[in-house]
Amino acid sequence: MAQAPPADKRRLILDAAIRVFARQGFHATRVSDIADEAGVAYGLVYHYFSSKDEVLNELFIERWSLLLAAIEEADKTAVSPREKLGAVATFIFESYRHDPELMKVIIVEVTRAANSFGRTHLEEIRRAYESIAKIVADGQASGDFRGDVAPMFASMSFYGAIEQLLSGWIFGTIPASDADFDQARDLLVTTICDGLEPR
Amino acid sequence: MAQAPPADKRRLILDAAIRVFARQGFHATRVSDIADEAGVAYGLVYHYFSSKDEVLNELFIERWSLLLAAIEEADKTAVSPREKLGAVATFIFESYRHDPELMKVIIVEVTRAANSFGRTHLEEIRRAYESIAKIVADGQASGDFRGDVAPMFASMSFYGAIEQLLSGWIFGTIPASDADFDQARDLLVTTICDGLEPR
DNA sequence: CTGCCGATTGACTGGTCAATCAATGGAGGT
DNA sequence: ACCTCCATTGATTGACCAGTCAATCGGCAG
Repeated sequence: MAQAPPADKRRLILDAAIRVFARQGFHATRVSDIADEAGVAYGLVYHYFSSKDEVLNELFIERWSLLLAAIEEADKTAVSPREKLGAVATFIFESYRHDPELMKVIIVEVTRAANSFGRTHLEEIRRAYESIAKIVADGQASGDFRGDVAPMFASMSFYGAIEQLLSGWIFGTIPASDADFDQARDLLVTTICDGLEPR
Repeated sequence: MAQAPPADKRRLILDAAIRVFARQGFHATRVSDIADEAGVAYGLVYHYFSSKDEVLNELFIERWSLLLAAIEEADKTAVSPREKLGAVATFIFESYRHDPELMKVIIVEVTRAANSFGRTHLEEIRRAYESIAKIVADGQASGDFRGDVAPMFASMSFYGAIEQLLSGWIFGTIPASDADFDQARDLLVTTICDGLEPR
């Protein structure tokens, strides 16, 4: 018997968790909140996940691996370093535009929660910085970028700037219209790349 | 009887809290940890502060007002926008060099925990962004900076880049020697300002 | 029809802490 | 000596919640 819609409860729980985590924050949500939001019994969460932490874990890994892949892809596909960084920035901004709640959870609860939760994922997070640093280093080797900037510094500044802008949208510090997204991405890439060019 | 050292217990508790928060993170520290670290009875913490939150609150406000003052000062004192931004970056980096534990707490537990806790302080945090944005806007008016970058975007990128570098040091993602601090500050300011200049 | 097994349920337990509060101490004033 | 005031103490309480588990459900194979 093909259960047409197996009503994938696991997925249901993950999606509910995104909403609840985004709304209340990880610490403030009880496992029962997730279960309620998913319309599922309390215990079922523990059937699919070993702990509340693992739910967040899963969400992070799922998403972060996409980012890592996107950076690799940008590095392989695009030609100039400027285009590569542009592609990376675009991917991140688009991720936010496409699913703001998930991105909010990733950023607020993991990336920036380097104490509590992100501790566990420092390694994966660092891998992203390093991939971006590689793009910068290649740009320096080809003469597109000046050589006196440590690639890792440039990478972290670049990523930090992006994350700060996303945070601004997440918390309503700065307005978030479609035009703003595009403008922000263009300006960010232009400014940083211009700053990285040889004088 | 002049109690030569009034052994300001309130201060003692605050300083102890910095150490414990930095070591374990806000959520993981129990009020008794703070009391133990300060060598003081549990209840005394509640004599001076109405809650565990208020301890963190106090630390943040104390420090953030210094940052706001430093930005104002930089805006008044320095001449070129580049020097102004340089002074701001210097102040933040020096704050970290001078008291890494406090800065770790401020950044990790408040600025970046904009959900749970920082919510309360969004307004103060925003004020810092706006002051920096003003520096950028003035730089545009004087023709030092290009006019097509929204000052608030530039400000948040600038601050985000700084914060990310600090986080790198805090979590050991990037090495932290005195030379690194100075190099990072110079490169950051140079890169960002070059990127903000008219082409 | 029957038995098996994984999915699903939700009441319950155990442990953790934030916050309270009644008691104690000791400095200064009268 | 005595009193008042406030700092200080730390045991206790009350709430909260993650994680457990025994019971039930329901599809399917034999």
